[in-house]
Amino acid sequence: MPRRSNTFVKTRQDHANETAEDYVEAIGDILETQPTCRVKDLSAKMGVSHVTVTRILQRLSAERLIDKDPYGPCTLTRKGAAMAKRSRRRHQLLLDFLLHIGVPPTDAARDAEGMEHHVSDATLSVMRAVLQEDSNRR
Amino acid sequence: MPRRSNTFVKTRQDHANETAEDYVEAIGDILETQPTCRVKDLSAKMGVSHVTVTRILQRLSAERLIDKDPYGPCTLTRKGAAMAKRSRRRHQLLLDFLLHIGVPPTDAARDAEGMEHHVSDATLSVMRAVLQEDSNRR
DNA sequence: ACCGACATGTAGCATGGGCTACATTTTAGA
DNA sequence: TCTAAAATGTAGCCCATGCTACATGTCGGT
Repeated sequence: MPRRSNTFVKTRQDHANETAEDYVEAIGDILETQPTCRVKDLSAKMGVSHVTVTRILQRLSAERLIDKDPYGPCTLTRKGAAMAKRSRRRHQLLLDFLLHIGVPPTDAARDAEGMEHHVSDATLSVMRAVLQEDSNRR
Repeated sequence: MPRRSNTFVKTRQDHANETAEDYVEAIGDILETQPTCRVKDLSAKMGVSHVTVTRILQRLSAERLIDKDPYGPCTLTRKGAAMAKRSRRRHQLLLDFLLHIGVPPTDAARDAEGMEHHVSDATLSVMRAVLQEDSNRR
C-alpha cells in the first residue's frame, strides 16, 4: 500500500502494526462478550483461515501484546489491552461521526473499519468537536 | 490487511487494486504538470525505489491501464485515465470535506491519501451534500 | 562518434498475509 | 476409558510490495 509524496512513506512495519491493532481490537471485542478468545473465534470474526490467525497470534505474542499457550485461548497483556482500548475509541469515534453526518449504518460500519488506521489525531479531534458541538446545540 | 466480521473480507486483489489506483492517479497528477511521466518521477512521488515502480508499471501495462515501452515514459490509456479521474475526484472531495470541517491542511492531505480507498460512495455522497449545504448557507 | 552519467530493467532476497493439506492435541460422548 | 470430531499447529505454497546489487539502455557533451 504505497503512499504518495515525500511527506510519508509507508513501510511494511506500518502494515504489520495495522494488522496488530486490528487483531488486538478484535480480541478485546470478543473478550467482552465471552470468557475466552480462541483462534476459531478470531478466524470467524476476521474472515480468514485459522492458519492465518495462528501465525499472526504468534507475532502478537512475540510482541507481548497477548498471552497465549499452544492449543489454549489468548488474553491481552496490559500493553495489548492499552492498544485495544485506543483502537476501540478511535474506531467508535469515527463510527459515531459518520453516523452523525448521516451515513447509513451499514456503510458507516464498513468505512469506519477501513478508515480507522488512516485518520490522524488532528482529524479525530475535529470529529470529536463536531459531535460535541452539535449535541450541545440541541 | 484483514477486515472484520462477516460483512467484508479483504483479498489480495483488493489490495492490488488500491495500488493500481494510487499509481494511476499519481501518473495523472504528474502528466498535468509535465509532458511525460517517467519511472523516476513516480519513484520520487511515491517514495519507493525505481525497482518497485517498474514492477508495478508492468502490471498496470498488462491490465491496459497504461501504455509504456521499455526505457520510455508512460501514458494513461482511456481506461487508465478514467480510473485516474474517478480516483482524483474521490480524493479531492475527501480533502475538501476534511478541510471544511476544520482539519489542518497538512493532516487533511495525509488523511485523504490514506482514507481514499476506504470510503464508500454512500459516505462520499454525504460529504458532498454537507459541502453543498454549507456553501449555500452563507 | 564516443564515453560517462543517468535512467531503466533484471536477479534475487525479505516480509507479510493469504491458502490447502496434513499432523497433533483437546475434548466430548458413547 | 477410549475414540472420533473439533480445534489448533506446521509445512509449504502463492502473490504483492519492499529492497540491494548488478546489467543494460539512452542521451548529451566533447
